[in-house]
Amino acid sequence: MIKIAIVEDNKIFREALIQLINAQSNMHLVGEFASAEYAVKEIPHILPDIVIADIEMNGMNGIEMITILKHTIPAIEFLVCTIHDNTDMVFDALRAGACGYILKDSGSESIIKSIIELYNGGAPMSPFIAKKVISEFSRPKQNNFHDLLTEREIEILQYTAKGLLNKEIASLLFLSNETVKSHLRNIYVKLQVSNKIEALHKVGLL
Amino acid sequence: MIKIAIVEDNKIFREALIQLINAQSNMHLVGEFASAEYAVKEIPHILPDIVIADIEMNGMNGIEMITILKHTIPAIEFLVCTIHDNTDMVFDALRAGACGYILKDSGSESIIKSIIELYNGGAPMSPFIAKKVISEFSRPKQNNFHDLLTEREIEILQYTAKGLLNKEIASLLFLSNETVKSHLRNIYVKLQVSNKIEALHKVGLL
DNA sequence: CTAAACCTACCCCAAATGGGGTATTGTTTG
DNA sequence: CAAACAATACCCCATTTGGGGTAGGTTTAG
Repeated sequence: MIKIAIVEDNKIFREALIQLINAQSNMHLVGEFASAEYAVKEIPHILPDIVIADIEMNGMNGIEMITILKHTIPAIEFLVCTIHDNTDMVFDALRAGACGYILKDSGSESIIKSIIELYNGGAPMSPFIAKKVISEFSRPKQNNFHDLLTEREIEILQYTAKGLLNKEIASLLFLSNETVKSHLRNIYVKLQVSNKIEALHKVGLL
Repeated sequence: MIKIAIVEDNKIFREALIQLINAQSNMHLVGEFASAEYAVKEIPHILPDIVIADIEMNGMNGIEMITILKHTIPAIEFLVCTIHDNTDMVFDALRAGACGYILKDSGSESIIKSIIELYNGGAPMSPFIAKKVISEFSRPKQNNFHDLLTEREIEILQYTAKGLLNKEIASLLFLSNETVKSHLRNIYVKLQVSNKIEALHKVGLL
């Protein structure tokens, strides 16, 4: 039995969600709130497994609410359900601690599936949202430093980024630490910097 | 009609995938490769819509292959299909340009669904992978270091993260560079590290 | 009021890093 | 083939950093 709470200021959508949840044999609605303020006060007492949350609400918005509640009771999982697919909003919600993010135009079936996936430790997202999230990883890829630095130099920079000392890198790669130093000096010249941290900045490893 | 290529060195799994694809009325298998090297050579000529790729292969691995092919033909979408759920591997694949990442223990139905989702601009992921990806966003927020480090220490770490030398930080903050050093030493003790880069790692500034 | 924490700043010394060379060995390429 | 580049490795020396102490002044909490 999955204990669910709903925070949604739009009455029509809230009622629809309530009906949907009540129709499920393996779910139990333990709370429904029309404002984030009210939810923040009450949810710590009713301890739902999952909170379905809108973001755009009068007064406190859903992001702030999730931030507060996630901090108070980390075990609660949040499924954001909103009409907004704005990039900033998506990432703000995820940073706040939401693990699922679906759009309101998803069908009932898809909402139920998302709840179950979230309950089972997954991270349900509408395809469009998922794509946004994934793209965030490949985005800062187009660093041109692959043309500028040699393979070996990149390799050494990567170990440097992990916090290894020159001599540690040297023994990892079976080199003299003087060699590692030489590579680093060449890197500095190419990137026009003068220490490790600056170099890591330039290549986006920092 | 979705044009699909398969890169998979395990013969049994490759054959199974081929059968699965061939059974779909809306998909067309345009290539199957047992090594990444071969795939890198041929795929630019056959131009599939989607490449289903293994990662762990003899010789060139899937990450390198995706990096090369994505660079050559950005329009091709990659669906990584592997037994590995290792965190580094997941993020390496996403950075390389993969948009889907599913585990081999997903059912046939789920693989077909993933292909279609990918073709429609989504980013299909196994629930466990999706959770990893999402967690990456909420991770580097309020770590505990605000409780551990003082305001001044955080301030100095932030300047350190920008690549400034101790003495540069010192003159910025109108301090002796010995004072900056003292703060850094205290930081190192608290974070249990022994140099700047490691410290930046611990607090998520790297 | 006292203790604790924080910020400041100095001492000494060792280790690590940065900056300047040079040199040998391959490999690639015009 | 010669030139250019890459990777390796050594030299010297200055600067920076890390690790150990100590210590005075201020603010905060018990």
